[in-house]
Amino acid sequence: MTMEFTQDKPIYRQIIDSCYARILTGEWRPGERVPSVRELAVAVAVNTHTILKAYEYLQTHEIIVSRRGMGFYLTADAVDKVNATRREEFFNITLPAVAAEMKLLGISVEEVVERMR
Amino acid sequence: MTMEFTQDKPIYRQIIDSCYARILTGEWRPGERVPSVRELAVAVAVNTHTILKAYEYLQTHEIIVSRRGMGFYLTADAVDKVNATRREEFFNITLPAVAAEMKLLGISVEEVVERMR
Amino acid sequence: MTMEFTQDKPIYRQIIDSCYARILTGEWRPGERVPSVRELAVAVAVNTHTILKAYEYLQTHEIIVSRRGMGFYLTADAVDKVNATRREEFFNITLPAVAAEMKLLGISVEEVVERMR
Amino acid sequence: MTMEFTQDKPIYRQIIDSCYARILTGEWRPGERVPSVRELAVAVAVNTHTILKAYEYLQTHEIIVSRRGMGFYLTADAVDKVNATRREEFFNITLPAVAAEMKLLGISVEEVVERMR
DNA sequence: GTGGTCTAGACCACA
DNA sequence: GTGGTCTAGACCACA
Repeated sequence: MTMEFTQDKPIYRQIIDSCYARILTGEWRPGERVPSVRELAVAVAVNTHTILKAYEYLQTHEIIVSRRGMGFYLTADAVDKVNATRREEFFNITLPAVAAEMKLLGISVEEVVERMR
Repeated sequence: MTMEFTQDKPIYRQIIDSCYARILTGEWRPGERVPSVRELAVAVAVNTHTILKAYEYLQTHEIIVSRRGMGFYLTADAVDKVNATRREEFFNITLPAVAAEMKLLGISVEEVVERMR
Repeated sequence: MTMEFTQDKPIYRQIIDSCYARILTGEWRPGERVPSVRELAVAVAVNTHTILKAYEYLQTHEIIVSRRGMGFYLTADAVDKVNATRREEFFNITLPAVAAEMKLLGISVEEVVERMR
Repeated sequence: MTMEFTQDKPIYRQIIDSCYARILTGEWRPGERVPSVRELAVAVAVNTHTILKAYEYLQTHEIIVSRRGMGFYLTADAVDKVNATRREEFFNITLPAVAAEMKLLGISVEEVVERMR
């Protein structure tokens, strides 16, 4: 599971995103245990600091909870939370930015729809 | 021409983007002189180094050229260069990322098209 | 590693050249970490910005890459890149200029060859 | 006679070089009048300041002399002077630099000689 | 610790 | 006036 990291986003953000993806695809399921910080650090070949930072973020957003001495677990409504957050971001931030770029470059909605299929 | 800067991108990057916008809208025309480093620095209220950094970026991308003691000038094919670069980025990077996000969140093309109008 | 700087070229250019030399002589090897901006700045007694400017140049020419929080690393094909670039410059720019100068001054190839030994 | 100027050398230096070339090729002959500052400025499409700077350089190096109200004239030994200066520069500065570059890049004298024919 | 951004200010050659 | 280089110093996120 070694990951490729892009230069433009911090690694810990990319790890958060990959956690989101695992949750949304059902690879990680609500209530279940997620890999420990060390396990994940070894798996993606990254410093444990970096994983910890990602997990702390997920914890404050109530996607995961830590159980003393046992590890981190997905919350019951993790999927809904992630879904809601990302949908909101998608419609409020991503989409308007894409629309603005399309306008500036003179790209029509039709052209985009065609390319997306 | 006072500019508002956001926190999420470095100022010099935002200046590059605003130069792109000026070129694409035709406010700056090929072959013509662009504001001097100092002029622009005063206009948008940032340090001259920050403007210079943006201009250096545009210069290595052959959007502008410096003429010693005279200032920076748009290259003849500045518009084409900017357009080509951004279209490429849009179709090769932005759009695939958006498509992946839509798939993950179960958002349909129809829903997006509707929202964009 | 204290460096002597000449007046006729900017310091950051001379640093780029010395990096090239280190790469070509094998002192710096592909994939390995190069001195941090601060280390090198102290070593050659110039401001960190000046080193950074040199490193940024090398980065845009894909000789080195930055790894966030870890430092700069030589790319795998750094040696080839440097060699190719400089050979090209030598044969396409330097040599024709020298030949033109020799012609203008009436200096023969034989004379030059003799002097070079 | 519009000239192409390169970015890496100041224009006034390039003008000096082109004067040298005219002298060495015999286009300008010892004792004869050279174009006035204005004439040359118009001819090569450059500010008169820039031509004046070049002429001042040539004057202090005794390549040309000004005759009050009449213009600038090549000195009697202009050709010898230019020749001597440039030969010296060639053998003491250019050639050693070329030799060093060749050594670094592993280019043999034979290869260079072959390419020069 | 690392790179990266930004400021304030000086000084230079060039046009 | 113009771009360009360099310094000193601060502050940031990231690893």
